[in-house]
Amino acid sequence: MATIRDVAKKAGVSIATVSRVINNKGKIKKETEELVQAAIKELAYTPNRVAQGLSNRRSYTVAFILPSINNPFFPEMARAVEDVAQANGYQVFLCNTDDKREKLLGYLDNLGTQYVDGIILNSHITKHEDLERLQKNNVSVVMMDRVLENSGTTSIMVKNREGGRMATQHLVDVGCEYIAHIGGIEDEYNSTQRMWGYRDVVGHKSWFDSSWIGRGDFSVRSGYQIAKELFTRHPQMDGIFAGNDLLAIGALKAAHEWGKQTPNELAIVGFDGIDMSGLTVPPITTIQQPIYRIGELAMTELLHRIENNVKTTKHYELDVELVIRESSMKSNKWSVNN
Amino acid sequence: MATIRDVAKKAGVSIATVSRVINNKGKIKKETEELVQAAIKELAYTPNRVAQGLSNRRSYTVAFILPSINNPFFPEMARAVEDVAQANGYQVFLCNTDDKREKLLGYLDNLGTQYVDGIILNSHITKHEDLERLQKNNVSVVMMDRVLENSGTTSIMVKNREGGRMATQHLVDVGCEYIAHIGGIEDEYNSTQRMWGYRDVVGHKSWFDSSWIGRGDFSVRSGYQIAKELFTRHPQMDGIFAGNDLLAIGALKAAHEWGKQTPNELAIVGFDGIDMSGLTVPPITTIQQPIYRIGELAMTELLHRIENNVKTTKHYELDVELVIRESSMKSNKWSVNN
DNA sequence: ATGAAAGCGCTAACAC
DNA sequence: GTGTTAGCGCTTTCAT
Repeated sequence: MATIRDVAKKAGVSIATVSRVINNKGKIKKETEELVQAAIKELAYTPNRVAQGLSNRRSYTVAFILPSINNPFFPEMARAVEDVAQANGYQVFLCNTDDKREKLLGYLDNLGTQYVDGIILNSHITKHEDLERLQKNNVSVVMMDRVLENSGTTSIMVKNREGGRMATQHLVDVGCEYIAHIGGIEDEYNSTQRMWGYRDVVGHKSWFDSSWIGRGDFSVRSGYQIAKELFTRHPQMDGIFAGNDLLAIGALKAAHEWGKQTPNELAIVGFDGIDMSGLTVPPITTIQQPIYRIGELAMTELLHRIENNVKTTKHYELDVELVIRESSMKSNKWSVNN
Repeated sequence: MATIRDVAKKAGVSIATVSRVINNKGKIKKETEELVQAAIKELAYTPNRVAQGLSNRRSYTVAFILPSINNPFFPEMARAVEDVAQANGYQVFLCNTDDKREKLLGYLDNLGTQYVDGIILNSHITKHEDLERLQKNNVSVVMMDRVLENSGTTSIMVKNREGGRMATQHLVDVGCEYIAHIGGIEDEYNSTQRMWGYRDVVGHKSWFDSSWIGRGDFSVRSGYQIAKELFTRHPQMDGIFAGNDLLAIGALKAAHEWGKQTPNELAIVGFDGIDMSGLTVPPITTIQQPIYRIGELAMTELLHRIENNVKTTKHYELDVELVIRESSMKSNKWSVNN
């Protein structure tokens, strides 16, 4: 591999000059520039990123830390993050934590000493101390799972509670009487907010008590299992608001096996709006998050923070939207088009 | 951030000594070692990866290049790759190419100058010249999409053609007469092999001609669309072998809309065995690839090549397995257990 | 406008 | 056993 020295020698200039033309810095005579460019081309020279990193203390690399790679929601978002990153000359490390603190710390440790320029953090197990550590290492952070005050980070969220309300209200509107909720992990903010949205709508009903709420781990399997438990516990149940689409898909499957017809006997609404939600049989009504937009915004904000050394924090709360599909179209025949 | 110099000063030793204890190299007196360890702990010192990389010409980082992050098949495999990597102190760059050569080249360029130690390459658009370039940069490669002779790389594949045969034969066995095929991208090896497996079984039938074969891009949407075309073209069709599970899911949806009952009027078989294949309504019969095993093997092989500087090449061809589910259980009532 | 040289944080001879 | 020192490939003062 050619080095900057080889280029300098071939062009008959100093390495400083080569560095200047590479980085477009300082003034250089047009002729020398051409000389250098020719040498670069001839040697197929590419600057060594590692050496640049060591010198610059930055790497043009950011990390996207996500809790699960098996929920399509994150890959869909990652695509947006990557698009923006790539358009700006950055690379993205995808780091999957599986919601395990040890994995998270492993990444954070490495990232900190790798001159990663920034991190998009989607991990509810992050602690204040972790953020402080990152700050010391001068890595910018954008959070996606919640707002951490005084963390010096920007955050991007959606209106989870409102979404939960919309979903549940929709079930009421289509005629459901007994509506259960399948939620995500206990101590996770988004998940909890969605549950509160649900409670906002049905919490005061006479039939309601906490046994109408099940909690899983945002997976299809989990949705399937909890739905089955709910069937047993509440045979009169005729609607389910699931905390995400995977849970909803699981519930759909459980209903099918249980012999409950969706939507007429059991209407189902999910949350997220992953591609798959519109592709199941029947397609699932869901609260659509602006998935691409979130990723795009996060990366844009991160770049902004990195390149302008911004320290002030912003907190976005994006809108969600009810997308009505077959899984909640009770006693009607609709044509599906999706 | 503390550097090796700070540690040396605090411990009252030279930086060489510190380096030795960090890397467990050479002999050191027990007491000095303890001194150094204490200093390290006190300063919360972590070696700077970039500097190590520059010095060692390696980074303990590997890249997993994949053609699509939206097909769960790859995330499922990535999980295995990560597991093995992490267990061995390596990090994994996930690089999504979307099957676009420009993206691939972008990654390859950077990776080459970043002292990435190895690459797991799943990208049928790779050319010989790309591999040669990597070899020059001394990065080990394991390929997953095909065998490239004289590339100096190891490859891991599954028995695609046999799988295609198994799937199609199964459809014949359950009583299908007119079986169509929805394949993946035209010039992709795996995809083409699966198609040949299909042709091995039905190619000689009197009704068969190439109009029974549709080709898409391995997505649900594509499966949906092609299935619809096939319905129009061949109303008598009673079985579909889809080149992957996403295509099968799309076909399932199309069948539902078209009013064809699965499996009795139209049996469907997929390929891959992603989680989702068992979670649809009805669950989909598929040719199960050893997904985790593939990722695990690829990473293990890669590490082997990296750490022992192996140049010899191996070519694995792993077995696949027919997993029978509801989507092909014609005129029977089965209990579903997934 | 260009070059010499120091330094980024670490490893690995080579000396003692 | 431990320290000194020369790189790894680049950027960036500071001279000229």
